[in-house]
Amino acid sequence: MQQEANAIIQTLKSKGLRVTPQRFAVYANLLSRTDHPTVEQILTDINQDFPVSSQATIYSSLQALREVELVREVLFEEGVCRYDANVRPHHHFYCRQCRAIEDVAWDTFQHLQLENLRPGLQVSAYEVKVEGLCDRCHQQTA
Amino acid sequence: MQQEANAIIQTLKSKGLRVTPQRFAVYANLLSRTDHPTVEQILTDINQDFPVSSQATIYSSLQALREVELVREVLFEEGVCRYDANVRPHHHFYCRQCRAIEDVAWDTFQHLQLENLRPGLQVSAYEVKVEGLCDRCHQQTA
DNA sequence: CTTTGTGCAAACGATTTGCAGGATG
DNA sequence: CATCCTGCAAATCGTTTGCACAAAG
Repeated sequence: MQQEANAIIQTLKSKGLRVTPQRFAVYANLLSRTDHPTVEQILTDINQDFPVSSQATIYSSLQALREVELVREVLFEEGVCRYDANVRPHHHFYCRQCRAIEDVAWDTFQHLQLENLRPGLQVSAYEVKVEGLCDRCHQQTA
Repeated sequence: MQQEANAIIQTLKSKGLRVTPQRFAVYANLLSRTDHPTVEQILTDINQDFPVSSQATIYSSLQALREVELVREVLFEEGVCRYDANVRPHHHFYCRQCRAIEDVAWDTFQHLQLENLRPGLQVSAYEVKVEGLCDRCHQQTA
């Protein structure tokens, strides 16, 4: 635990970010979960025991974390932005029922033939977005 | 032209939608372009010569069109939703500079191995999202 | 101490909604 | 002529911003 906390602090510092309790809490929270929470979910979670941060500060912390590429946003449904502290390349699966978003390992799919794209397009990033029902929701439906 | 108009009217009717000038205009507009416009862009475009529809009606037309699966929404940037009348499976390319979204043919990539996903996930749809610079923007930067 | 972050509340912008009048089938 | 759509304006909701105070390095 203490180890992890130090590691997080070092990561933030190494990116040139000032370490504040709010930023620490936001980043630690994102690292500890895999469900790609919304701002509101992060807010509720880190303030559960005692107040740590306000909503506006979470937005600003997330913006800072995104600028140094420790955090990414993920879009699946209109209107809400969700966040991910896994910044290595990977794909996503979205459950239409429970709205969970889970990571899909990069090597799940074989190499995509980007060279088949029309000439002239310069690719910076790509990912496969998969939608459907997760095991839990699928069983309930059946 | 008249042919196309009739075809559009038939399509709307066949989906059980009432044909109104507003719905017709929205759907015809989406069919005529490949740039995946926002609501505001559709509004401006169809009202260019004389007023055809209000903003609220465009939202409601789009919702009706989505419910019968004649139109899809496409998300690339947070905050705005964009629309696509191409409902056959395909992928997308997003230019980070000019924000154009263009369709990428389904057979650009070889069959994706969905069976490599973790067991239990039931897939309804998937697509590859590619981001980068389009040819025009790439040349300007270089 | 200088710089940057925080928190509140107000501002914003995209989307939704309620409702009265109007058009569609 | 019953049903559903349109348009307006107000409401909503996620996100952003301005600013005074506080904390970090």
